[in-house]
Amino acid sequence: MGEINIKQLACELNLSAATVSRALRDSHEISSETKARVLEMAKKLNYEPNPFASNLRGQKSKTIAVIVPEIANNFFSLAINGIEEVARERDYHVLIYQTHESSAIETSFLNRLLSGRVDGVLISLACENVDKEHFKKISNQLPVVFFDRVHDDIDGVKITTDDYESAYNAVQHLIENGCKKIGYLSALNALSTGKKRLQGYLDALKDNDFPDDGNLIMKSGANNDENYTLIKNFIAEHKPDGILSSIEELAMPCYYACKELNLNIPVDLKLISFSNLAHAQLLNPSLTTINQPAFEIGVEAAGILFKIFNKRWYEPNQTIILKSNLIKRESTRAIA
Amino acid sequence: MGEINIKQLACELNLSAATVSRALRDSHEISSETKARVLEMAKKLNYEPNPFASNLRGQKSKTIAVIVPEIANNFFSLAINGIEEVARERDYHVLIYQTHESSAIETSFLNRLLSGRVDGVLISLACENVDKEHFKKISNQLPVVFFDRVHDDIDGVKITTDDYESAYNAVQHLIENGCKKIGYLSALNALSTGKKRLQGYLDALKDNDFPDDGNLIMKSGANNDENYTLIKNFIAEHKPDGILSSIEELAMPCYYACKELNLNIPVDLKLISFSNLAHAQLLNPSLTTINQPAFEIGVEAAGILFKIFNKRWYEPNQTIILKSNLIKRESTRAIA
DNA sequence: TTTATTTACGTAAACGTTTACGGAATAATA
DNA sequence: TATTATTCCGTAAACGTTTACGTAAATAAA
Repeated sequence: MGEINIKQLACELNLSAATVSRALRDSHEISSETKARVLEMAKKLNYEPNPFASNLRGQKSKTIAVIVPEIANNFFSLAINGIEEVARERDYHVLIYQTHESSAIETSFLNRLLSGRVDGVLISLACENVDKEHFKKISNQLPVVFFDRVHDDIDGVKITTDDYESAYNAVQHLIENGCKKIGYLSALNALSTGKKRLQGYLDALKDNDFPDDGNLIMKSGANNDENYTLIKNFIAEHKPDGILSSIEELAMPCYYACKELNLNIPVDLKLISFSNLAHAQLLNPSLTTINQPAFEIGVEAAGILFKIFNKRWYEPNQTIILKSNLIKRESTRAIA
Repeated sequence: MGEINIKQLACELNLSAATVSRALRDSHEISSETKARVLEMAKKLNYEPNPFASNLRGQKSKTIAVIVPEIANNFFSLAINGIEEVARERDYHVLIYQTHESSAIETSFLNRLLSGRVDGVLISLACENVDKEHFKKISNQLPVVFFDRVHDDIDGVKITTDDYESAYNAVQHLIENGCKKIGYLSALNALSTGKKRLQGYLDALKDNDFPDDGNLIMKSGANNDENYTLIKNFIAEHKPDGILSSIEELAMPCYYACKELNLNIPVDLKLISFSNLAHAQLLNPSLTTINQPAFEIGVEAAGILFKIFNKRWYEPNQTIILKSNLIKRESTRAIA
C-alpha cells in the first residue's frame, strides 16, 4: 500500500533514482543541497528502501541467524538477549531457530540458511550427535560462531565457559563441605561442553582419592518425566550425599525427588548445578549454582561475528573461554 | 562461494531458468520426467533459491517479526517458543526484536519493518505510553497481531488472557484465606493488560466490602533495584497481610523484602503473582501463581497471523481471551 | 586559449527469481 | 486433411535497488 519506492521518490524530486540512492547513502558524488532535499523528502514520504532489492544487489542481508536448542531456557534466552542488543546497535536483524535438540532439524535450518538469507550464524549445538562433515561445508560458505554448546571435532570460532574448571571446583566444593559419595547428572555427552564438565568431575574425584565408581554417573533421559524417574531411582539406589548436575533441567527434579524420598537438602544430600536460574536464591533450600555469563556470551559471540564480517578477525579456530561463577548457597552447606 | 543459482542449474540441465523454476514449484506446465530431472539435479547441487530474489519478485518474505519487551523473561520466551514452532511448520522465518519497554525503540522497529521485510508482525507492547496514531498507519500497511500486552485504544486482532478475572479471583483467594489488608503491586499501567488486572483487584475488594485505600496500590519503578526499595518500604509502611503482584518481576523482591523485614510468608503476608516461573513450586515458600498459557498464546497469535495471510480471517478487531490458571501454593496458605 | 580535472548527475546494467506471453510440437476433433 | 486443443518449454520483462560508466558543465592547470 503505502510502499513507496525509490523511483517515486526520485520522480517527486525531479532526480534520477541513482542520484537519490547515492544521496541516501551519503555519497561524495552528490551536492550537499541535493542531499538535503532528498533526505527531507525521504523523511516526509516515510521512504524505507526495500531490503530485498538492496540485499539482492549488494549480496548482504544485514541479518544474522541464531540457532539454539530451546528459546524458553534461562541460559539461551539471556544469550539471545545479548545477541539482539549487539545486532541492534549495528542495525542488524536477528532470526531465531530452535532445534529442540534435534540435529536433523539443525542441519535443515543450516541448509536453508545457505541461500544467502543471512550474513552469518550463531549456533549452540543440539546435544545429539552431529554430522561433522556437513558443518565443514557450511562454514566454508557462511561465517559461523559457536557458543556454549560446542564440539571439539568441528572447527570454528567458539565461545564457551570454563566448563572443566567449573565442574572440578564444584566437586571440590562438595568435598570440602563433607561429601563422601558424589553423583553426577550428565547431559550433553556428545558435545565437548558436556565432556569437559564430566572430566572436571572425574578429575576432581581422582585428585581427592575418591574411588572411581561409574555407577555414580547418571545419564539423562529423553524428557522431563523420564528424567524425574531416573533421578529418583538414581538417588534411591546409590544414595549419593552430593550431586553435581550438569544442567539446570536435571537439578530441579532433584528437589522433587528428595521430597518424595524424604531426604533433606543439604543434610542428606548436597546439590550443585550449572544454572542460570535468576532466583536460585529463593529456592528451598537455595541452590548453589555454577552461573554462566550467558548475556556476555551472547554479546561476545555476536561481536566476533561482526568482526568476521568486517575482516577484523584473524583466528578462524580460536576458542574464547569466559569464566563461570560459583555461587555457594544453602544446598551445599556443610553440616556441623 | 558455493552459491549456485537457477541459471547455472538450468544450464547444467540444458533447460531454461523458467522451466527449472516451474519444475521446482511443481507447475503443471512441466512434464513429470523433466520435474524429476530438475529435482534430482537441484538436490545434487544443493540448490537453494535466493530468498531475496524470490521475495523481490513475489513481494512475499516468508518472514514474520516478533516484537517483545524482553526475551529473557519466562512469559515471553515461552510465547516465542510457540511462535517459532508454528512458523517452522509453515517454513516461515522469525525475526525477533526487544524494546526494553521503550516505545521509541518499538516505533523505530515498526518503521523499519514497513519496508516489506516481513509479511506480518506479532507484538507485545512496551509498557510506556504509545503513539496510537502511529499504530494505525502501521496496521494499514502490515498485518499485526497483538498478544498479552495490548491496548484498548489501538485497533487490531488481540490475544490476551482473562486478566480481569484472574486478578479478581486472586484477590478473592487472598480474602478467603484470611487477608484483611491487601496490597497491589501494579505495572503496565498504560496498557489495558495492566488496567484490567488493577480493575479486577479493585472490584474484588469492593465486592467484599473492603475499604477503598489507594495507598495499598504500589506503582513499580524504573528498575529492579528501585523496585526492591519501593517494595520494602511499601510493605514496611503499609503492612499489608496480602499482596497481589501484577508481574513476576515485582513478586520476587517481596521474598527478599520479607526476609529483610523479618516477615513470614504466608503467616504475616500472603503473596500471589502473575507469573510463568517454571519452578514456583520450589520457592521458599512455594509461590501461588496466576499462570498464563504463554506457549499457547504464541501458538494462537501466530496461527491467526497465518490465517490473515491466507485471507481466512475476517475479524479485524477480535480479541481472543485465553484462560490463566490459578495455582494455589504455600505463599497464600490459610493460617489456622 | 587549450587541455586536464573535478563536480554532479543520468543511463543502463546487474543481482536471481517468477511469470505473462508466445510458440512449436503433438494429440484430438471435425 | 484441416482445424483446434493440449502439452511443454523458451523469451523477456519485472521486482527495487546499487553502481560502473558516461557526460555535460564548471573549474583548474597548462
